Amino acid sequence: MSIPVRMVERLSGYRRHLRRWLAEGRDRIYSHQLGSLVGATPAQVRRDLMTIGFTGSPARGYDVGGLVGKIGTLLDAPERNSMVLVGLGYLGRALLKYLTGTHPELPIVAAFDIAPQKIGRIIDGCRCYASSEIQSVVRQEPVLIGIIAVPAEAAQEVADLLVRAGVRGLLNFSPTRLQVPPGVHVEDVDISISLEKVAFFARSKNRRLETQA
Amino acid sequence: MSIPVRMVERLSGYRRHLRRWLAEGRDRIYSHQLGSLVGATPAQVRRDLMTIGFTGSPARGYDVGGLVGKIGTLLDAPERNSMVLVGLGYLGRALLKYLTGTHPELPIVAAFDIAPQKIGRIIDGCRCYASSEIQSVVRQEPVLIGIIAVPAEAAQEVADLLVRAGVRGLLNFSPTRLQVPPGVHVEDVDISISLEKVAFFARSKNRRLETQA
DNA sequence: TCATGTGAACCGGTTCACAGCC
DNA sequence: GGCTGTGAACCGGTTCACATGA
Repeated sequence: MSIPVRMVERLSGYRRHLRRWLAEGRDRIYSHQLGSLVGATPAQVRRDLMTIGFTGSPARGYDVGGLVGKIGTLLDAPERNSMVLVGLGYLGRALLKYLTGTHPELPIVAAFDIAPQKIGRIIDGCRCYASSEIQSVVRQEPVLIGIIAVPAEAAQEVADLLVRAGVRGLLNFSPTRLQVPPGVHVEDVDISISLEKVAFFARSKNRRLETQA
Repeated sequence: MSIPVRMVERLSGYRRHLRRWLAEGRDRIYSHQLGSLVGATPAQVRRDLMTIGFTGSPARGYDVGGLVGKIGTLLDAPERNSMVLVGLGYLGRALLKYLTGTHPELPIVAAFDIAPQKIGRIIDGCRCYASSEIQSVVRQEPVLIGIIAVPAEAAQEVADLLVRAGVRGLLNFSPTRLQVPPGVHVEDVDISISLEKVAFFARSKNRRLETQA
């Protein structure tokens, strides 16, 4: 079964909120409740759960634990996967701290930078190597994903190194369209675009409200 | 005219690449060239340009300078707008450095944090205030956007403060669905979801290639 | 010949609406 | 009554395909 992109996003969102729901001690949820948690319509939620083959009961809703598990079988790797991070500027360090705290199942096993004062040190629990060592370090264990948190000028070069080292996915924080061979997935997190989006919609909503008045 | 969300993203992307194109001294571009720069089909590009009412010539393509200008009239504010940033951890400081360098037309005019050792200092050229001062500082000038780079637990509270202070858009880096009144636009940058997306598609592409072989 | 401009067809995701069931 | 499961209608964005023009 093939899952559309937007649905992967929603499933990921569902799971995060379901875990909180569980943590609050509630083990059942209705589609409209889950919908309002993540900002989706009840119909959308039901459709998604139907698509992944998870069924609930009209009387009691969906079993939260079971659903978290089901989403896990779809989104998580059967085997343990790991990541490497390239670029230990402020962004890189923010990612390192955030991801080691919240995503233990996708550990960052090595970091890379070009600044001599960082190389060889252990930063936030993660060993930092020279970027030139990407090949040799990554090949020692199966690394699924490379995170690119370097300036735009260096991004393509880093991507090439990572791909050559065998990485299968790139999470790219630089504002560059990376050139990669088929079989490697690139996910862009483009802050400039997000920024221009908020600015645009903040203003246009504004205008709409004013003209209503 | 109402512009769909995805198209705002593309327009933003077009403009970035067009500026580089200009910087390389080229002042004309064909739809297939622009398309390959941003990862869109020529038909998509032509459709977008048609939608915004920009026309080219079959012989010479589109005028790059004029197109950059046209996109600007759609995306940019007629008046100068500004932003504030809440949270000066690693992420906040990464944003501060990146955005002051690349987005001079949307300056960050103030930063906020709760750490006493940061309050009152000037960090990366930006004055840092106590979060409790959001109201008073933001009301001094028209601030369009608030950037939320605080831990999840604090995000809603910060959002409330920003909204009460009159901000019209929020760029939210915390993994929380913010509750805001209508008229305020929220743009989420959800790193966890991006991460699960790469992981998922990196693996499934992998599998597809293997089964092809 | 090659690129633009565009009506029309297409497509896939979303929403509707209702039958079935607790 | 209220919720789930789901076929069918809907909708809006994307792509096609071709007329037009340099």
